[in-house]
Amino acid sequence: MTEARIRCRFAPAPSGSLHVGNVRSALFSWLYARHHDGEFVLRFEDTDASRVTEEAVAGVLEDLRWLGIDHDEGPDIGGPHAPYRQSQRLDVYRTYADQLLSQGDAYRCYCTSEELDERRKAAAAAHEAPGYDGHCRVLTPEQVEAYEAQGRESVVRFRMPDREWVIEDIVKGEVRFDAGQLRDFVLVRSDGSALFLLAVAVDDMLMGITHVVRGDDLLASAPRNSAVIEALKGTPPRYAHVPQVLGPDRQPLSKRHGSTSVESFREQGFLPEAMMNYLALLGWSPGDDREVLSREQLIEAFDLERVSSNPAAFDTEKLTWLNNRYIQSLEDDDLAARSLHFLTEEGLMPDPSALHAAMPIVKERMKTLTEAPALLRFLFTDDIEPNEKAAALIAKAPEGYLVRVALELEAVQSWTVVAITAALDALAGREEVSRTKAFQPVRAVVTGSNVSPPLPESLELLGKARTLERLRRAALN
RNA sequence: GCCCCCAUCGUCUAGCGGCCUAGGACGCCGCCCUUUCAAGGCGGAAGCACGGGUUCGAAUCCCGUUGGGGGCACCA
Repeated sequence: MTEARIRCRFAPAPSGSLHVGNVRSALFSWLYARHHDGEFVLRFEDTDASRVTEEAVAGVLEDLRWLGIDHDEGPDIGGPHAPYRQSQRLDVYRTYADQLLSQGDAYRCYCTSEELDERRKAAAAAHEAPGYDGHCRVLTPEQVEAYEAQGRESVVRFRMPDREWVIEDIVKGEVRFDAGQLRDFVLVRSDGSALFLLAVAVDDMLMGITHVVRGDDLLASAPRNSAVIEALKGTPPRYAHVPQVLGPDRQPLSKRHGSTSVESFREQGFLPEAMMNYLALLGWSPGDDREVLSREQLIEAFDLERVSSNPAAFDTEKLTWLNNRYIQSLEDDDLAARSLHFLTEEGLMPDPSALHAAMPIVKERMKTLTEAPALLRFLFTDDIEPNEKAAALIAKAPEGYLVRVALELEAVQSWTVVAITAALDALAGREEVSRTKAFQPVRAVVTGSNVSPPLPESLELLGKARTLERLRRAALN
């Protein structure tokens, strides 16, 4: 007995950088495919060609690439079921629409949108189930002729079998739709172009998709998708409808919540590893107490059965925590390479080896890569202007203290953390002040801030000459 | 209005009838470490929406209520 290979897909409408809710659906779909050693297909649902731009298409591709969600077939790499853009498959849909029409599973509907609107309102007023009322379901040849003679345009409408539909959803369980609840819907616009409901069904069938993982806002279209595929003599896929991702206000994530696109998280200095790990944990858990899981571990542990059926709120705090964990675990050269972009953005031009050397003292305090400039600025520019708190610390320092620090440090022979610490401590002892009091003014002068990486380590990296230069210049003021 | 989905600490979750005086994580609070900030260690506060059943026994099963959310397009 040969179980067919699992094939999952992600089929976004390319309308900009993906938002985290969409990406999570993609991630679950991808994880499921990878876990089962199946295939993952990327397809663009761009039948609404009006608003689709090439930039949006490129953006989606880039988001997925960045996250490490790779596909086996797709618009950019082709595959046995190409093309993978619905806008390029219009003739395919037309063929199947014709088949449905000739089989009697679809019919031409001549109702105008005004007429539909009116009847919908009437139905609502009468407390009846909404949806198409079946007006054109059984038109006599004479009626059809009359409509055609009037020059009315027509759409192709699917004849939804009037029976109960049951979806065995992997995350929602058994979902029933009573007979009469699902009405006839439009497959082809009056201009001849296919609609989502036709395109999805045809594509999922033709592309051999076995499992559809998507947002639960599409739950009600599952029986419609299945009905079309059945009418076409295909086998409907299994469905897994994952709940929406909510914002902090527990409303479904939307533009209203500001920057929720993958691109914006990337710009905010989040690592793709952290992003993937966090998203996977949103609505799913491995069942044990693990929280930090690598891509491989996620693939190994993932199971759609364990996806929660209740909506989850996006929590940037936890993402940030995870991000720091991943930053801490990066190799120095890797962290340096990833930080570089954010440093140059701030006009800093770090020397590669100096940057590499600085990683150990910043990695455990860097929550996001965007914090790299603030943490490392003092190393890569000599244009240091003390901030307000630093200025206050300098002002509070004992008379002539900075000069004495400079003298003390000038005497240090080997410029190492140990020697620097010893010198600073010796001075503190003579001045009879705590380390805090002794270190803070120096920190303020050298880094321009009251907060910085450990002082001796910072001074070692800065070098003796630059350290003394800063102390002396400050002492003059 | 009609249909569907959902309901465990503030948040993400474990729990699939007895192991639960409900476990973990983020966040929060306290202590320790400590040159600042972090990181790290230790400890703490914090939850089964409500009401009925079923059962010897319910966070777990059933029904209802309430509260959220979604769908009902010639959008996807």
